[in-house]
Amino acid sequence: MIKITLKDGSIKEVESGLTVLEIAKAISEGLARATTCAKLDGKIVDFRTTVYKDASLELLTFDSEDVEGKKAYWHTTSHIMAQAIKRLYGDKVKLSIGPSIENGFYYDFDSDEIKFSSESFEKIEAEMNRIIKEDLKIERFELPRKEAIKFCIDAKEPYKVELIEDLPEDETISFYKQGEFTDLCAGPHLESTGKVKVVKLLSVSGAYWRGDEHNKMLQRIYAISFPKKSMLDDYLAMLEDAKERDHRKIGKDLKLFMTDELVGPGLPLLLPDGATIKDILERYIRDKETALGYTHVATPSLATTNLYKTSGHWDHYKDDMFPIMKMDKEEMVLRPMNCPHHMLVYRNELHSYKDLPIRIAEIAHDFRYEDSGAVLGLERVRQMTQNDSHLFVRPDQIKDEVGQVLKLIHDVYVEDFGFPEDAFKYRLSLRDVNDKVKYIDNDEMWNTAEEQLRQIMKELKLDFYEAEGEAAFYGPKIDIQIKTALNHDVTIPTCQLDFALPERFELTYIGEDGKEHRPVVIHRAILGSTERFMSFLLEETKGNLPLWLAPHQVRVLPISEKFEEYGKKITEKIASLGYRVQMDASNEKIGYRIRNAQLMKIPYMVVVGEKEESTDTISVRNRREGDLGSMSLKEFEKVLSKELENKKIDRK
RNA sequence: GCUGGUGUAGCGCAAUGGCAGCGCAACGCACUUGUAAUGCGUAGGUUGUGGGUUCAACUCCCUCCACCAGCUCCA
Repeated sequence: MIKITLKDGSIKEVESGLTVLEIAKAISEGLARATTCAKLDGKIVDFRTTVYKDASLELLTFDSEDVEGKKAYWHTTSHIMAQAIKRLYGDKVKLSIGPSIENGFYYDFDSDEIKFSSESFEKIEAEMNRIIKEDLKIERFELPRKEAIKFCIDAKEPYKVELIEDLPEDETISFYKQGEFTDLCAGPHLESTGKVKVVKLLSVSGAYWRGDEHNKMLQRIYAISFPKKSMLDDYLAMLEDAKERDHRKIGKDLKLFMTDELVGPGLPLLLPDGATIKDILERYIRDKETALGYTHVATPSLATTNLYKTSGHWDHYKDDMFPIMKMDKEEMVLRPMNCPHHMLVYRNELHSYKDLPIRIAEIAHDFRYEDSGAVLGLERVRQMTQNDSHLFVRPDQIKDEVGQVLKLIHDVYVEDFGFPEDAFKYRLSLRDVNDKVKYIDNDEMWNTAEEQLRQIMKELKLDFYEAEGEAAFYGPKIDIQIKTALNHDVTIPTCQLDFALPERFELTYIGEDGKEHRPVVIHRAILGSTERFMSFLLEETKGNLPLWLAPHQVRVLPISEKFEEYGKKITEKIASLGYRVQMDASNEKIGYRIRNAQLMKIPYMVVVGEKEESTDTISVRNRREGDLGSMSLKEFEKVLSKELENKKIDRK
């Protein structure tokens, strides 16, 4: 007999030599039925693992908390999908990989003959449901390397052969078999196909084999499954909500921005209301920076190619830049970033160690020739506005300055805007040690810089993860990653350490010893690009911008023509207080005009009619709370000014 | 850039080879309105672009463009 410690701390005695599944059944038949996979001594294992000695056991279920449990569930469903496709199309379709992802799973198929589309979904789903109904037992077996390769060759699955060949020599090679279908797989998997209840294929798209654009493009089918129909309905409702949050839809509905073929892709035109928001945001961050000792410069959006040859950007970046404008003697380019310009501003005069840190900032326009398939609304554009800054610091100031940048990011995002802290992830973006082409070849510099950033994050007790191959070519970064409504991971704020550009521009300061020293540069952006920040803001708020940012803050609605004069008087008074206010005296019923104001997400509506005019009051309606009743203009002013102070967003 | 899909009035959509339509918005008229849609009427189109097939093309084929999903990239 051996002792099994369960999650709740209780200990069960079971026979030695039972599988995890048998132990689960011995503990509770009901729990065993709900279980999707298990953690044995903290390690995810397959059900079929035999236990010979005392161990801790955690049975995972399909539950929002149990990520691993979901993974096993979805991974099994991906095998069911592959099996269904094999049944329907046989050897015409080759299998590659089919992992679980954050929401559901995908499977990549290769076929020159069969082209999947949403029209094939019904047929595939029907076959999957048949497999589920058959409740095929899922069995695991292992093969030595050579036999495993032979097995896949016999099965006419070339991608599987390649996968095995790339596995480390000592890796256990396991297969999972359900009915006539067998797939190379590390597991874990459910007990049988019948454990899966509801499946839904979501979309089909292309994906390069092994994520490499030089490889063949395979067909990827995304799908999801659940133990209950209602859970699928909830998930689909969530997808609908995400569509409602899409900043492109909000931007169109609220008339914030437009695009036109004649201007070009990735070049949105901000309409008056969108421009108002952008303007307020930029003023906000600029004032914040000024208060922290930043000085703002205004530098050109153009430069000669020599500037980028000097900075080193040319070799690393020229493919992402708009092509050269060639004149008689000059070669000009639109700038993709502001660093080189700011280096020159620093170099313009001699600096003492006492002057540092020097913080040069700019709300600058940058131009990047993004791939046509990558541009997206305001999220990925070809001309962007960066709230950029370069801090020129002494080596002994790095820690303090990076710390201050991180604090500023926290102040802006959490304290001011009130984004939930879990909306971001801190990413320490490191170089790819083996890639000496993309990253400046100077291991000592990299190791120092990377370690410094790592230490700062640890000291500030920030929860962060490290990502290799995400650094800038000149140095490591701390990126703040956010997930958009459409589930994209994007960087907004960033803080980068750079020992390379000061070298290339031969920047110096005079130290205490009277000699020349090399400053270090910290690149940082807080709102990132204003455009991307706006897209994030719109998706987080569903367009219900807080009062300070709302392009229209108040709309005055006279009940009828008779009260237009009074409405005009009220509008003028509110405008004189500095609020963005308009009157809608159009020839429509009050309900209709309120509806319009609601749809435009205007924070406050002021309704005036006979009652208000005779008592010199106004009737106030809030877009969230509805009718607030009547009050004097003075009282309304208090309501507005109080709300104006609060910059926090409302995510509902 | 790659794979697949989509493109019809300002917006959202219908019409699968045979007269290009609906709702909202716009405009006009009437109503003069009390907290999310008043009624009636009018106008609006080279069906993304260029070509082809056909007696006939929104519809079928090809080119290019844009957009959408994903991949690759990326602030």
